[in-house]
Amino acid sequence: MSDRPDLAAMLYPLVRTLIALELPVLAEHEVSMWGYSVLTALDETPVRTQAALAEAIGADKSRIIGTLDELQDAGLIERTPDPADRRVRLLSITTQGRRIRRSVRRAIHLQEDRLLAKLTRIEREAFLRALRTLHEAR
Amino acid sequence: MSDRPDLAAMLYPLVRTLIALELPVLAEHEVSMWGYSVLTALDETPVRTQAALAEAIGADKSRIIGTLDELQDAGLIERTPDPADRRVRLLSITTQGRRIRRSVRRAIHLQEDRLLAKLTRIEREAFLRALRTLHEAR
DNA sequence: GTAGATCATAGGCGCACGCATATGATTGCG
DNA sequence: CGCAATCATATGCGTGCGCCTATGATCTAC
Repeated sequence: MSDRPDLAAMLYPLVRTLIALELPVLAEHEVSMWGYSVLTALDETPVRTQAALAEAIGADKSRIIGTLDELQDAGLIERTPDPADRRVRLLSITTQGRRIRRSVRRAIHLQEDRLLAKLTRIEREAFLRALRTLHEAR
Repeated sequence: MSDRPDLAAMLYPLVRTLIALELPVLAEHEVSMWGYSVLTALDETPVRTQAALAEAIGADKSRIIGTLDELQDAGLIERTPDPADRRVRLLSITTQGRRIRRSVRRAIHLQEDRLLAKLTRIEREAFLRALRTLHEAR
Protein backbone atom coordinates (compact mmCIF):
# COMPACT_ATOMS: atom_id res chain seq x y z
CA MET A 1 0.00 0.00 0.00
CA SER A 2 1.32 3.40 -0.95
CA ASP A 3 3.11 5.85 1.26
CA ARG A 4 0.65 7.99 3.17
CA PRO A 5 0.20 9.87 6.45
CA ASP A 6 -1.24 7.81 9.29
CA LEU A 7 -4.95 7.31 8.90
CA ALA A 8 -5.62 8.45 12.42
CA ALA A 9 -3.53 11.57 11.86
CA MET A 10 -5.89 12.53 9.07
CA LEU A 11 -9.13 11.25 10.55
CA TYR A 12 -8.81 12.63 14.03
CA PRO A 13 -8.50 16.30 13.04
CA LEU A 14 -11.36 15.77 10.65
CA VAL A 15 -13.52 14.49 13.49
CA ARG A 16 -12.49 17.42 15.64
CA THR A 17 -13.51 19.80 12.90
CA LEU A 18 -16.85 18.05 12.52
CA ILE A 19 -17.53 18.17 16.22
CA ALA A 20 -16.69 21.86 16.31
CA LEU A 21 -19.20 22.40 13.52
CA GLU A 22 -21.87 20.32 15.23
CA LEU A 23 -21.69 21.62 18.77
CA PRO A 24 -23.41 24.93 17.99
CA VAL A 25 -26.16 23.07 16.14
CA LEU A 26 -26.72 20.79 19.10
CA ALA A 27 -26.67 23.69 21.54
CA GLU A 28 -29.25 25.51 19.46
CA HIS A 29 -31.58 22.54 19.79
CA GLU A 30 -30.71 22.05 23.44
CA VAL A 31 -29.53 18.49 22.97
CA SER A 32 -26.23 17.06 24.13
CA MET A 33 -24.00 14.98 21.94
CA TRP A 34 -24.96 11.85 23.85
CA GLY A 35 -28.58 12.89 23.71
CA TYR A 36 -28.47 13.20 19.96
CA SER A 37 -26.72 9.89 19.75
CA VAL A 38 -29.52 8.30 21.77
CA LEU A 39 -32.23 9.89 19.64
CA THR A 40 -30.53 8.67 16.50
CA ALA A 41 -30.26 5.13 17.79
CA LEU A 42 -33.86 5.07 18.99
CA ASP A 43 -35.22 6.57 15.79
CA GLU A 44 -33.60 3.80 13.83
CA THR A 45 -34.41 0.88 16.13
CA PRO A 46 -37.21 1.82 18.50
CA VAL A 47 -37.21 -0.62 21.41
CA ARG A 48 -34.28 -1.68 23.51
CA THR A 49 -33.11 -2.08 27.06
CA GLN A 50 -30.96 0.72 28.37
CA ALA A 51 -27.91 -1.49 28.66
CA ALA A 52 -28.23 -2.55 25.03
CA LEU A 53 -28.68 1.05 23.97
CA ALA A 54 -25.60 2.13 25.87
CA GLU A 55 -23.57 -0.57 24.20
CA ALA A 56 -24.93 0.30 20.77
CA ILE A 57 -23.80 3.90 20.99
CA GLY A 58 -20.55 3.14 22.77
CA ALA A 59 -21.55 4.81 26.02
CA ASP A 60 -21.14 3.63 29.56
CA LYS A 61 -24.35 2.24 31.00
CA SER A 62 -23.88 4.08 34.26
CA ARG A 63 -23.28 7.36 32.45
CA ILE A 64 -26.21 7.15 30.09
CA ILE A 65 -28.86 7.54 32.78
CA GLY A 66 -28.53 11.26 33.16
CA THR A 67 -28.82 11.66 29.40
CA LEU A 68 -32.00 9.59 29.38
CA ASP A 69 -33.39 11.61 32.29
CA GLU A 70 -32.83 14.83 30.38
CA LEU A 71 -34.35 13.49 27.19
CA GLN A 72 -37.35 12.20 29.12
CA ASP A 73 -37.83 15.49 30.96
CA ALA A 74 -37.74 17.27 27.62
CA GLY A 75 -40.37 14.89 26.29
CA LEU A 76 -38.11 13.50 23.58
CA ILE A 77 -38.14 9.89 24.71
CA GLU A 78 -40.36 7.65 26.84
CA ARG A 79 -39.34 5.07 29.37
CA THR A 80 -42.11 2.59 30.07
CA PRO A 81 -41.77 -0.48 32.26
CA ASP A 82 -41.89 -3.67 30.24
CA PRO A 83 -45.05 -5.52 31.33
CA ALA A 84 -43.37 -8.79 30.48
CA ASP A 85 -40.27 -8.10 32.59
CA ARG A 86 -40.66 -5.36 35.11
CA ARG A 87 -36.91 -4.91 35.53
CA VAL A 88 -36.73 -3.55 32.01
CA ARG A 89 -37.67 -0.05 30.81
CA LEU A 90 -38.74 -0.02 27.22
CA LEU A 91 -37.28 2.96 25.43
CA SER A 92 -38.98 4.78 22.62
CA ILE A 93 -38.59 8.09 20.88
CA THR A 94 -41.58 10.44 20.97
CA THR A 95 -43.01 12.35 18.03
CA GLN A 96 -41.40 15.45 19.44
CA GLY A 97 -38.11 13.60 19.81
CA ARG A 98 -38.28 12.44 16.25
CA ARG A 99 -38.95 15.97 15.12
CA ILE A 100 -35.95 17.32 17.01
CA ARG A 101 -33.72 14.56 15.78
CA ARG A 102 -34.59 15.16 12.16
CA SER A 103 -34.14 18.88 12.54
CA VAL A 104 -30.72 18.47 14.12
CA ARG A 105 -29.78 15.92 11.51
CA ARG A 106 -30.68 18.26 8.70
CA ALA A 107 -28.63 21.08 10.22
CA ILE A 108 -25.67 18.81 10.83
CA HIS A 109 -25.70 17.52 7.29
CA LEU A 110 -25.64 21.09 6.05
CA GLN A 111 -22.47 21.66 8.04
CA GLU A 112 -20.95 18.45 6.82
CA ASP A 113 -21.69 19.38 3.24
CA ARG A 114 -19.53 22.44 3.68
CA LEU A 115 -16.60 20.13 4.34
CA LEU A 116 -17.50 17.66 1.63
CA ALA A 117 -17.75 20.52 -0.85
CA LYS A 118 -13.97 20.34 -1.06
CA LEU A 119 -14.36 17.13 -3.01
CA THR A 120 -15.73 16.69 -6.48
CA ARG A 121 -19.05 14.89 -6.75
CA ILE A 122 -17.32 11.71 -7.87
CA GLU A 123 -14.76 11.85 -5.06
CA ARG A 124 -17.45 12.62 -2.52
CA GLU A 125 -19.54 9.66 -3.50
CA ALA A 126 -16.58 7.33 -3.48
CA PHE A 127 -15.49 8.64 -0.11
CA LEU A 128 -18.92 8.20 1.45
CA ARG A 129 -19.35 4.76 -0.02
CA ALA A 130 -16.00 3.59 1.31
CA LEU A 131 -16.71 5.14 4.68
CA ARG A 132 -20.01 3.32 4.95
CA THR A 133 -18.32 0.07 4.07
CA LEU A 134 -15.70 0.56 6.74
CA HIS A 135 -18.35 1.60 9.23
CA GLU A 136 -20.66 -1.31 8.62
CA ALA A 137 -17.90 -3.89 8.49
CA ARG A 138 -16.78 -2.89 11.95
CA MET B 1 -26.51 15.27 -1.12
CA SER B 2 -27.85 11.79 -0.64
CA ASP B 3 -29.26 10.35 2.55
CA ARG B 4 -26.53 9.02 4.80
CA PRO B 5 -25.62 8.51 8.43
CA ASP B 6 -23.89 11.44 10.09
CA LEU B 7 -20.27 11.67 9.08
CA ALA B 8 -19.13 11.90 12.66
CA ALA B 9 -21.18 8.85 13.56
CA MET B 10 -19.16 6.87 11.07
CA LEU B 11 -15.81 8.53 11.54
CA TYR B 12 -15.67 8.55 15.29
CA PRO B 13 -16.00 4.78 15.79
CA LEU B 14 -13.47 4.33 13.03
CA VAL B 15 -11.00 6.52 14.89
CA ARG B 16 -11.70 4.64 18.11
CA THR B 17 -10.96 1.38 16.34
CA LEU B 18 -7.75 2.78 14.91
CA ILE B 19 -6.60 4.04 18.27
CA ALA B 20 -7.33 0.67 19.83
CA LEU B 21 -5.18 -0.93 17.17
CA GLU B 22 -2.39 1.56 17.63
CA LEU B 23 -2.09 1.71 21.39
CA PRO B 24 -0.40 -1.70 21.70
CA VAL B 25 2.05 -0.74 18.96
CA LEU B 26 2.91 2.48 20.75
CA ALA B 27 3.22 0.72 24.10
CA GLU B 28 5.58 -1.79 22.54
CA HIS B 29 7.87 1.04 21.45
CA GLU B 30 7.42 2.89 24.72
CA VAL B 31 6.09 6.04 23.09
CA SER B 32 2.92 7.85 24.00
CA MET B 33 0.37 8.99 21.46
CA TRP B 34 1.46 12.59 21.91
CA GLY B 35 5.08 11.49 21.74
CA TYR B 36 4.52 9.77 18.43
CA SER B 37 2.67 12.80 17.19
CA VAL B 38 5.64 14.99 18.07
CA LEU B 39 8.12 12.65 16.41
CA THR B 40 6.03 12.61 13.26
CA ALA B 41 5.80 16.38 13.12
CA LEU B 42 9.52 16.82 13.76
CA ASP B 43 10.53 14.19 11.23
CA GLU B 44 8.61 16.02 8.57
CA THR B 45 9.61 19.58 9.43
CA PRO B 46 12.69 19.56 11.61
CA VAL B 47 12.95 22.93 13.35
CA ARG B 48 10.26 24.75 15.22
CA THR B 49 9.50 26.51 18.44
CA GLN B 50 7.62 24.49 20.98
CA ALA B 51 4.56 26.68 20.77
CA ALA B 52 4.40 26.25 17.01
CA LEU B 53 4.86 22.53 17.39
CA ALA B 54 2.05 22.32 19.91
CA GLU B 55 -0.23 24.20 17.60
CA ALA B 56 0.71 22.05 14.64
CA ILE B 57 -0.24 18.82 16.35
CA GLY B 58 -3.29 20.27 18.09
CA ALA B 59 -1.87 19.98 21.57
CA ASP B 60 -1.92 22.47 24.39
CA LYS B 61 1.41 24.24 24.78
CA SER B 62 1.35 23.82 28.52
CA ARG B 63 0.69 20.09 28.22
CA ILE B 64 3.33 19.32 25.64
CA ILE B 65 6.27 19.98 27.91
CA GLY B 66 6.10 16.67 29.74
CA THR B 67 5.97 14.86 26.45
CA LEU B 68 9.05 16.69 25.24
CA ASP B 69 10.84 15.92 28.50
CA GLU B 70 10.14 12.22 28.06
CA LEU B 71 11.23 12.20 24.45
CA GLN B 72 14.40 14.06 25.33
CA ASP B 73 15.19 11.73 28.24
CA ALA B 74 14.73 8.80 25.88
CA GLY B 75 17.12 10.43 23.42
CA LEU B 76 14.54 10.71 20.67
CA ILE B 77 14.61 14.48 20.33
CA GLU B 78 16.97 17.31 21.14
CA ARG B 79 16.20 20.69 22.60
CA THR B 80 18.93 23.21 21.95
CA PRO B 81 18.74 26.87 22.78
CA ASP B 82 18.56 29.02 19.69
CA PRO B 83 21.77 31.08 19.60
CA ALA B 84 19.91 33.82 17.77
CA ASP B 85 17.10 34.03 20.32
CA ARG B 86 17.86 32.47 23.62
CA ARG B 87 14.19 32.29 24.63
CA VAL B 88 13.63 29.69 21.97
CA ARG B 89 14.53 25.99 22.12
CA LEU B 90 15.18 24.55 18.72
CA LEU B 91 13.62 21.14 18.42
CA SER B 92 15.01 18.36 16.34
CA ILE B 93 14.52 14.65 16.08
CA THR B 94 17.56 12.45 16.68
CA THR B 95 18.67 9.53 14.57
CA GLN B 96 17.33 7.25 17.23
CA GLY B 97 14.06 9.15 17.27
CA ARG B 98 13.76 8.87 13.53
CA ARG B 99 14.41 5.15 13.77
CA ILE B 100 11.69 4.70 16.39
CA ARG B 101 9.25 6.84 14.49
CA ARG B 102 9.69 4.87 11.30
CA SER B 103 9.40 1.59 13.09
CA VAL B 104 6.17 2.65 14.80
CA ARG B 105 4.87 4.03 11.57
CA ARG B 106 5.47 0.79 9.75
CA ALA B 107 3.69 -1.20 12.46
CA ILE B 108 0.77 1.21 12.54
CA HIS B 109 0.36 1.06 8.80
CA LEU B 110 0.22 -2.69 9.00
CA GLN B 111 -2.65 -2.40 11.44
CA GLU B 112 -4.39 0.16 9.30
CA ASP B 113 -4.08 -2.04 6.26
CA ARG B 114 -6.11 -4.66 8.07
CA LEU B 115 -8.97 -2.19 8.18
CA LEU B 116 -8.47 -0.93 4.65
CA ALA B 117 -8.47 -4.50 3.39
CA LYS B 118 -12.25 -4.32 3.62
CA LEU B 119 -12.18 -2.08 0.57
CA THR B 120 -11.27 -2.99 -2.96
CA ARG B 121 -8.09 -1.51 -4.30
CA ILE B 122 -10.01 1.06 -6.29
CA GLU B 123 -12.17 2.05 -3.33
CA ARG B 124 -9.17 2.22 -1.06
CA GLU B 125 -7.28 4.54 -3.34
CA ALA B 126 -10.28 6.79 -3.80
CA PHE B 127 -10.90 6.85 -0.06
CA LEU B 128 -7.32 7.75 0.75
CA ARG B 129 -7.16 10.39 -1.93
CA ALA B 130 -10.35 12.05 -0.71
CA LEU B 131 -9.18 11.84 2.87
CA ARG B 132 -5.91 13.55 2.00
CA THR B 133 -7.78 16.28 0.21
CA LEU B 134 -10.02 16.88 3.20
CA HIS B 135 -7.06 16.78 5.53
CA GLU B 136 -4.92 19.19 3.58
CA ALA B 137 -7.73 21.62 2.87
CA ARG B 138 -8.41 21.98 6.57
C1' DG C 1 17.00 52.15 29.15
C1' DT C 2 12.44 51.14 29.83
C1' DA C 3 7.99 49.08 28.56
C1' DG C 4 5.70 45.66 26.35
C1' DA C 5 5.79 41.41 23.78
C1' DT C 6 7.33 36.58 23.34
C1' DC C 7 9.02 32.11 24.84
C1' DA C 8 9.34 27.89 27.85
C1' DT C 9 7.72 26.25 31.88
C1' DA C 10 4.63 25.22 35.91
C1' DG C 11 0.46 24.76 38.26
C1' DG C 12 -4.50 24.91 39.16
C1' DC C 13 -9.46 24.32 37.91
C1' DG C 14 -13.30 22.00 36.13
C1' DC C 15 -15.20 18.67 33.16
C1' DA C 16 -16.15 14.39 30.92
C1' DC C 17 -14.95 9.95 30.58
C1' DG C 18 -13.88 4.84 31.50
C1' DC C 19 -14.11 1.70 35.02
C1' DA C 20 -15.56 -0.45 39.10
C1' DT C 21 -18.75 -1.29 42.67
C1' DA C 22 -23.12 -1.20 45.39
C1' DT C 23 -28.07 -1.57 45.89
C1' DG C 24 -32.73 -2.73 45.19
C1' DA C 25 -36.24 -4.74 42.32
C1' DT C 26 -37.32 -8.62 39.66
C1' DT C 27 -36.80 -12.84 37.11
C1' DG C 28 -35.85 -17.64 36.16
C1' DC C 29 -33.51 -21.82 37.13
C1' DG C 30 -32.83 -25.85 39.85
C1' DC D 1 -38.51 -22.20 47.86
C1' DG D 2 -34.08 -20.24 47.38
C1' DC D 3 -30.17 -18.57 44.87
C1' DA D 4 -27.84 -16.68 41.02
C1' DA D 5 -28.45 -13.64 37.25
C1' DT D 6 -30.19 -9.42 35.18
C1' DC D 7 -31.71 -4.71 34.96
C1' DA D 8 -31.79 0.28 36.13
C1' DT D 9 -29.76 3.31 39.00
C1' DA D 10 -26.31 5.81 41.97
C1' DT D 11 -21.78 6.88 43.35
C1' DG D 12 -16.79 7.14 43.77
C1' DC D 13 -12.11 7.07 41.81
C1' DG D 14 -8.41 8.11 38.72
C1' DT D 15 -7.10 10.10 34.39
C1' DG D 16 -6.46 13.13 30.69
C1' DC D 17 -7.69 17.16 28.59
C1' DG D 18 -8.81 22.14 27.51
C1' DC D 19 -8.31 26.46 29.41
C1' DC D 20 -6.43 29.95 32.07
C1' DT D 21 -2.89 32.30 34.83
C1' DA D 22 1.71 33.20 36.62
C1' DT D 23 6.72 33.52 36.44
C1' DG D 24 11.27 34.25 34.83
C1' DA D 25 14.26 34.90 30.96
C1' DT D 26 14.91 37.35 26.87
C1' DC D 27 14.04 40.21 22.90
C1' DT D 28 12.31 44.36 20.34
C1' DA D 29 10.59 48.95 19.71
C1' DC D 30 10.76 53.35 21.05
